[in-house]
Amino acid sequence: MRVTIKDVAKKAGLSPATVSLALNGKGERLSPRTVQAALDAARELDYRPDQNALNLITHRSNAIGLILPDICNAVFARIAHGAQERCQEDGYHLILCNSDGQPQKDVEYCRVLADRGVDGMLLVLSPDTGGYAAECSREIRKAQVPVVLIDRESREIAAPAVCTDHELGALLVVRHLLELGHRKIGCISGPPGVPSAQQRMRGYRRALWEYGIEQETGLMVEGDYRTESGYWATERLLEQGVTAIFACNDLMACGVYRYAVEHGIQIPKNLSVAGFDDAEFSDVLAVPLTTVRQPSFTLGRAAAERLIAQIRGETVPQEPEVFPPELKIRASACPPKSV
Amino acid sequence: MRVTIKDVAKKAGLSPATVSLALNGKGERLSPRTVQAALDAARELDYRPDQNALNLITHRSNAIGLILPDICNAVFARIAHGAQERCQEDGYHLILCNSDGQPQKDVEYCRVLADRGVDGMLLVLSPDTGGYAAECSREIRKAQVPVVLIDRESREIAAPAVCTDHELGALLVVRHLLELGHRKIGCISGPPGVPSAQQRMRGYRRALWEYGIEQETGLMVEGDYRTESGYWATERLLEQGVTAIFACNDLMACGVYRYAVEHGIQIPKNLSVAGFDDAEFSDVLAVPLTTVRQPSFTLGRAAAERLIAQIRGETVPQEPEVFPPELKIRASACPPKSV
DNA sequence: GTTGCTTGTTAAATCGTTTTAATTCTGAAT
DNA sequence: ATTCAGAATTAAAACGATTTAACAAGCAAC
Repeated sequence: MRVTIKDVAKKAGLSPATVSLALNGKGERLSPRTVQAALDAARELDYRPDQNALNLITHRSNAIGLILPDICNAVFARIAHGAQERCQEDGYHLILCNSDGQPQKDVEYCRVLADRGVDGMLLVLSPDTGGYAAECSREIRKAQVPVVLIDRESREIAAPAVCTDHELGALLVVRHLLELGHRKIGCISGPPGVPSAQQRMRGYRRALWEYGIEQETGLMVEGDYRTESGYWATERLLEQGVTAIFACNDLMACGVYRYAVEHGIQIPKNLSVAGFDDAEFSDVLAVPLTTVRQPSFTLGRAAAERLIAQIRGETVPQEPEVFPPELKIRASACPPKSV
Repeated sequence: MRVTIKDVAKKAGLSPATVSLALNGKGERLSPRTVQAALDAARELDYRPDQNALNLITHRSNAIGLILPDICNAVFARIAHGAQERCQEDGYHLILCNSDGQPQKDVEYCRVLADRGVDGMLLVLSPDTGGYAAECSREIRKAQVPVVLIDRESREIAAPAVCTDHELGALLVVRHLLELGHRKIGCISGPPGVPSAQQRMRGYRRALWEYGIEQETGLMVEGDYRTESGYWATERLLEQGVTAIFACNDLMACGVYRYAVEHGIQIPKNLSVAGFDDAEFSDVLAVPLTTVRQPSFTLGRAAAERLIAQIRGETVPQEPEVFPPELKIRASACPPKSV
């Protein structure tokens, strides 16, 4: 059987109340002898308070929920890792929920976590929230549970957010290509509906604008964040005579690589390539990929940080906290041949 | 304020006890009118029972703990995903703990989770458990919490396990190379202390033995599961005149790729390569990697399955459940030139 | 008009803590 | 010998549910 505070009390010849006081450091009015007796008995029986009973009184669970679209995706895994580390520092536990990118599951998990009485929620919304964001918001408001949004703002959900500056990331990497001397730089975009993809495109365009280069629509090919789309986009971009390609994620950059290998095009000698994400594999490729590293781990930590502050009752700024990504210069981009 | 069962009772003009009975379908002795009134009131107030109070009575938390070395590693992420999916089906929540590969954290988390009153634990032990496995065992035994070990057995910890058949995986992939006609096959091993690495080596040797090929120690080079070691091992293996290389994980296979690119060796024309793990990047490489896919997702699901059975009080077989990995034939291996 | 049997409802105990207010005890002052 | 003030300890209420055993109320039977 479980050791309860009564067992400790009996062993120490005290009442449960006294033991509780002694064990929680509120024994300033107890005699030192008594405190010691309680401590000894507790240690001897290896007493640990029942968390459920404790939660019932304090109305806290010491648990934080994390909802994300796909734990197997490295970006989200890093966020989870960062959040977990920060939570642990304050004794919170992370309850992990995989929404599989289905927004209705976001809602479901919001409810389930609220029921469970989590002290707060970390929310990485599914790519197309559709009308479901409003429903999430309802659940959250009803449960009055603090929330921090990660990597995406939302008009519907009134909560602080921590975000990656995707535009800046794209800006940095395209600038890098420009500095190397490239002038005809192709871009493979992400799926049109996804906010992060749009921001990255904006960064690409802004970089060109900074250098006074006219934007040709032929140099912007739509992709879908998957390798295959990178492969075919490459064909079209090479027809336009590009000397460098910026793929809006690393997976599509792999498609570029594959096209290059199959067609005897050497990277970076004949074609410079840059990606976005710094996926697990990016610096492990035969030609390590120049890319942009999302500050995912930091994002996770920062989100947890803000959440914990909220739980403590501190007021946190409502404007999103934006983190800069980091340019990772590796071997896949060099000056164009003509330079 | 939170809506309690008292509020519902008051609204329905009933006692809390009656409402409880009605809401939990134990109202066979209640009049239909009463049950309906309770249901209506609960719905109107959107009443949800407090989980903490409920846990206190039932002595269950509906939570399952998952301890793993690194959530950012795809193999573990897939395990987590599988476990999470299975747990969700039975209404359990997964509490995620990252041990960072430090065995003392395994112990710490065992204790913390036990304190928290999880209904069961899923345990992917750190690579070198050292003496800490015994300590984990103590915590587990004291808390009397059901446990399932994942991907590793342990003499110290008496618990059912689910494992990957690493030996079979290596056997399959090396057989594949042999069937293609290779006879001089190099092998880059994992770190000597790690059980999975040893098993993979055993599979390699067994495949050669099946084909009556003598094992040359020069063809077995020690690696450490990292890309760099794959790179240097390749140099030594090529000196031995191998036509194919089996790297004990995909990361080291990437090292082989890099060496090949830098030295103008074409894969698979001049050198066949096979890996192990089916990492996220493996089929995205310019030359998609022939490798072995660990049944990680299945492992996670199966582990959760067994754990839930244990929690239900069913007796589960104590011998480990072993899952076969799957050979993924892709483009990095073909018949040797001489054939 | 008791007794006994259903049927429907609820008071009260329980789970393991914390916390507040009450209680007991000690010794000093009147 | 009372009274009183502080010091040390504890009884009891509370948290929000479930569950068991007890309680009314209605009705039939003797």
